[in-house]
Amino acid sequence: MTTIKDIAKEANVSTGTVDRVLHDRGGVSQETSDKIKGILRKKNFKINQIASSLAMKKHLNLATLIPMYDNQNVFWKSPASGIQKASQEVNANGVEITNFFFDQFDPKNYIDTFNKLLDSNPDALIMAPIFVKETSLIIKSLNERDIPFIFLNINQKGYNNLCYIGQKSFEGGSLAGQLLNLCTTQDDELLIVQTRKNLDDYRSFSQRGKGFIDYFNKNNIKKSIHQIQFDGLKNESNVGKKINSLLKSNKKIKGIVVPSSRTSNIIELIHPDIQAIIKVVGFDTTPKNISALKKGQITFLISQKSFNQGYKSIITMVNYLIHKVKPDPEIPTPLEIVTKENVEFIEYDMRRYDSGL
Amino acid sequence: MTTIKDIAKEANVSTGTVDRVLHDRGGVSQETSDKIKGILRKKNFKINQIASSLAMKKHLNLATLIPMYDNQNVFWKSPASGIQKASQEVNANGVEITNFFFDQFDPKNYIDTFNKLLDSNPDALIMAPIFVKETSLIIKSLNERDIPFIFLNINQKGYNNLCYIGQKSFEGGSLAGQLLNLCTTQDDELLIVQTRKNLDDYRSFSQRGKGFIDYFNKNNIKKSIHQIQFDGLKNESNVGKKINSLLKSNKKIKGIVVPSSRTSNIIELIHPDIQAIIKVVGFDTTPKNISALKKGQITFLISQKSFNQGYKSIITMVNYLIHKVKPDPEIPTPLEIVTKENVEFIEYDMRRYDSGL
DNA sequence: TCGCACGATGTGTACGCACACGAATATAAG
DNA sequence: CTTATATTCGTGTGCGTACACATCGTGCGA
Repeated sequence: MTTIKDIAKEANVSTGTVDRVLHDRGGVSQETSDKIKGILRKKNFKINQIASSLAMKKHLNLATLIPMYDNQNVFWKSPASGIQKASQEVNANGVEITNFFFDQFDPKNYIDTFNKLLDSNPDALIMAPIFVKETSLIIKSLNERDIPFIFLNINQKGYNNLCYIGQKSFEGGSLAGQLLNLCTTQDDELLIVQTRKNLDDYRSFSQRGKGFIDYFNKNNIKKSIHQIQFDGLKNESNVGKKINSLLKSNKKIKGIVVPSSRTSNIIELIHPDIQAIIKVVGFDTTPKNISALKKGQITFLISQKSFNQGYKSIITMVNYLIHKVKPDPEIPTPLEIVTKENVEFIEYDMRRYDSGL
Repeated sequence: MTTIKDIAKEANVSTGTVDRVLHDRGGVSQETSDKIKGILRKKNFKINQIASSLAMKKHLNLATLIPMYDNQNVFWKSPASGIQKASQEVNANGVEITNFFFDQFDPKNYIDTFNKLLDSNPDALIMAPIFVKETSLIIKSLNERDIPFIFLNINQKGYNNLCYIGQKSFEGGSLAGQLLNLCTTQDDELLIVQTRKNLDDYRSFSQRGKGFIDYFNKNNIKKSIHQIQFDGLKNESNVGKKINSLLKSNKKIKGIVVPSSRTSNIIELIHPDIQAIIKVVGFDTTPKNISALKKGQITFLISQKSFNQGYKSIITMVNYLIHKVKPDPEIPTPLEIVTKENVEFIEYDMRRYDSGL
């Protein structure tokens, strides 16, 4: 392995000079610089990241701003775990991460939490920009302070975020379309169940619905696609009544897609007789969804690997801050298809990422 | 962040003594040891992996023994790339990796290559134990020299391999069963196409076939499942004739599974009219398979993420040798379902690696 | 012509943290 | 008091980073 010392010796300069060239820190004559660069190439020199990390010992202070999770809304637990894992790994690099959780149904709390976060003087921020107007204020604040930020799981256009890490919701919807189309027959009809009303257009719920319909359009497949929308699932018995009556009056509906992570909540309300003959595609591998999948109530789950999203967001930011690696502006996470038969093997990936050697 | 120095100061000992305690290297009195351990716990001390790696700078020499790949047999390119990637990452740890490729159809070459490998005095080995008898000889050799080894992609029981990293072939077959069952109707019949004869029972081809059939048994689904077997695909026109005549005389066959990575080779031989009405499940995301998937010739591909297998094998071994982390005896890689609609988003990491380097 | 200032360029080295080995010290045994 | 044994100390090592300092050459004023 070639070290900086080797390079320095061959170029008849000191290691300090080589270091300047490596990091473009200036103060080196063109001639010397060229000579060193040549030797670097010739010897195929690569910075030893281990030694580099040790030497830098940057004290970085990252903050995250994502929704809090509870038993009712468990989705965000998964990215939070990914963040947690990454956090442990980069800890040795002198990177500290503080999580700030907000109420995903309360814009004011979003702002308040952000202000608390600002007080901690973070060097960078990983955030889920849930509310449109409030996000605009937040970004303004960030830009004034020159704090770089990454959008996680939810994207909003028009900002100077370092990158977006998350799913392609529209494409996820198309995938759901393909799957339901494959496991139903030509004459069968389909149903989209939205669990929220007043969907902001940019939200995944909305995009998935559009992508779903688009699948049939782009492939010239004639399909009757019904839609039903609820304003949350607080009133379960009411929701159940409506769905069941719809399904009873439309016997040709043989496939349902729920473009949110609340898939199992919906399915459980459906009459068992109908459950038995209907194919269901849902999103996200929450524990309840997985349990429904295993019971056969859900046919396919499409996972966005939100654990990985959280994990990657940290790694990407650290790479940017420490190693100046500019990420792609969009880092899509895979659309992972999960069924009863492969569900046992998917979780494994959570343990995967490199052990921080 | 607490360092060894902090601990040492508080315990009134030198850092060397703390280090001994940390690594159970002995030579420390019970009393001192207890005191230090107490402080370690109290301060929640964690070894700084960065500094640790730098200090150790073990010079490890890993070897790999896997089949060579070419245009005809491209499968092993993927694990090799994973190994390559991991190789670069651990390079900074002073770990050197040498690859030894053998002819997967020639047992003698397997042994010869292994002997060459032995001459390089490796500290550990990652291998694909393709041939039964020859593997037994190889393992004997390894054990005499106390060289730890990992089985990659192919498992053989009864050896003291550190672990097995690879797919669950049987379960992969079951998954194929589920998918074909979902996208065909009750009366449709199915076909298994084996591309090799004389299958060793432990090989993935064979296990997948069994798992496929088992899916229908365990779920009490009555299905006519046909099987056809070829001795390699050298004589393509002959293979094509046989398949087409089989499909023409059995019009009820609406689904085909090819339990090997040669899926696209088979499908291309099938008459276009039949292709159009038949669902196909295949294995492995080779470039040709992916291209067939995009053209609609293949409905589902089941990937074993062989890139990750290769990658993991190295990381696992290095963790074992340097950090003494004993891996699980079986590390299954996910059964990833790939369709036309999500193929763009799979293995983001790998594509990046392939193109970026 | 001398002296000095200053920018440009380059040197030398302390530092980050854990590791491990030779040397020193303490303690016990003979 | 010597030898042996058990503990513990002190420090060089791994490699890159970055800052304080040294060196050189040029230009300018007197």
